[in-house]
Amino acid sequence: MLGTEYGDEELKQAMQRELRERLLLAEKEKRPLRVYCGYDPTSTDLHLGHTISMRKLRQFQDLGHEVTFLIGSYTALVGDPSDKNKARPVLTQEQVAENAKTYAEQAFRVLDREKTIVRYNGEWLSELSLVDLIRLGQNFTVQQFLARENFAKRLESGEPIFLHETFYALMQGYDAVAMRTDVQVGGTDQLFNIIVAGRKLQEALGQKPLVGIICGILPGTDGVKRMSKSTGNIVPINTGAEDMYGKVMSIPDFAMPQYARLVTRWSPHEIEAFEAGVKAGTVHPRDAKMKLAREIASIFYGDSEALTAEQAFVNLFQQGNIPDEMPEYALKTGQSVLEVLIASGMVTSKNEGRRMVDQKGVRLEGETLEDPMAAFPHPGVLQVGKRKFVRVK
RNA sequence: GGGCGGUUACCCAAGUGGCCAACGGGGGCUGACUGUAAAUCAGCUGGCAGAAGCCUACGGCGGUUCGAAUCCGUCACCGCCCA
Repeated sequence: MLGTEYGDEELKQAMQRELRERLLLAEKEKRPLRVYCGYDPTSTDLHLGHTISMRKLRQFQDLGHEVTFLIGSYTALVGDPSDKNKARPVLTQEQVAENAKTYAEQAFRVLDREKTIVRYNGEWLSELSLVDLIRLGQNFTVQQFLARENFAKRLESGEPIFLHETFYALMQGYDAVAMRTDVQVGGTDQLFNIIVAGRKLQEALGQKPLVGIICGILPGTDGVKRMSKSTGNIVPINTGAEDMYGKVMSIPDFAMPQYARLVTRWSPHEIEAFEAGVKAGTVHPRDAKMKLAREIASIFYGDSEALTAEQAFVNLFQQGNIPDEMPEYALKTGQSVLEVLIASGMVTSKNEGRRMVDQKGVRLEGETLEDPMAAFPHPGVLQVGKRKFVRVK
């Protein structure tokens, strides 16, 4: 129950109680609990936000329970309206299949490959007939949906709410039924889908309603908005240790506690000590964040790569040195500064290049270049802005 | 099916005939500073040329006009109300 967030103490108590009961029941029946969390392949990348529930799954896995990593191949076609104030764009089956390709592979950075069951919900959702869908729908009222905050908001602001969006909860609820789920893990945005839809459908179809484990939501690199690809504030899992380290370093100071609580492997008192140190000022916020970044990079890439990433970061940003590796560009005779900027891909248009030069953002071997039209002085390391480098030969 | 309102740059949003490449905010970028790619402050933020200027762009198409994001027609999409 550590790190969960129900937003309602009574619900939390109830879930805690039910989980205990369910564990006893399973023990009596000599079987592991069936635990799952679903991930919709709406984009190609899994990110830190996804790993919160994955770590919960991992815990169940380590305790010997049966964990299913469910890929929402069918639910992704609808798009979960839960965290949106507007409708999602509709994906084609091809897009979904493409995105789903590497999902499980990425997930194994957290989950135990040997013990994880990977399934696609198209397996059973594609089998449902219209009659089946109607029957499922009979368990819910329009009022229940309209009461949901995100729909209520849209209703009020005059944003469209498409009928198919209401199917999402039914589909997810049916997942729980199809897998005879004991425990479902998900973020607070899944409260409705899990607690209302999942439990209700299971009960209606004669199953014991599942226990919901509701995790907190991780803010993105901006520190405020929920981490999501469409907001553009994600830290992808498959990004490399260096980039992951750097991305974590770019979160605002105030978001550090949430990252510590939700994504690190630290124990409760380690987390407490971490937060206290920052708060009391005994730990420099920068050093705290570096510790955080190292820990997070290490979860996915191991200690040694995390350390290398840290060194690269210190070297590049704290000491202002140039990175060891960078793309190269072969200078052609007679090229102007501007032409080199374009040809080497440092800028996307001549106006942008001129702007960069105007703003003193273009440096060759540390020397600021002033005239975009001048002939390119000599080969060397060309830096554009803070973090774009190219070796001009 | 009918009535009314709406569609503006990456997002939100102002603009109701010339002063509009289009106020403002967010985001992004650059610089200064710093503790970092945080915070803060300043600037920039369609393209070509960089002197003027030209081109593309205010949902699509077609008109009116010397001149349209702004007016008219039509089509598409969205919302609200009525059926």
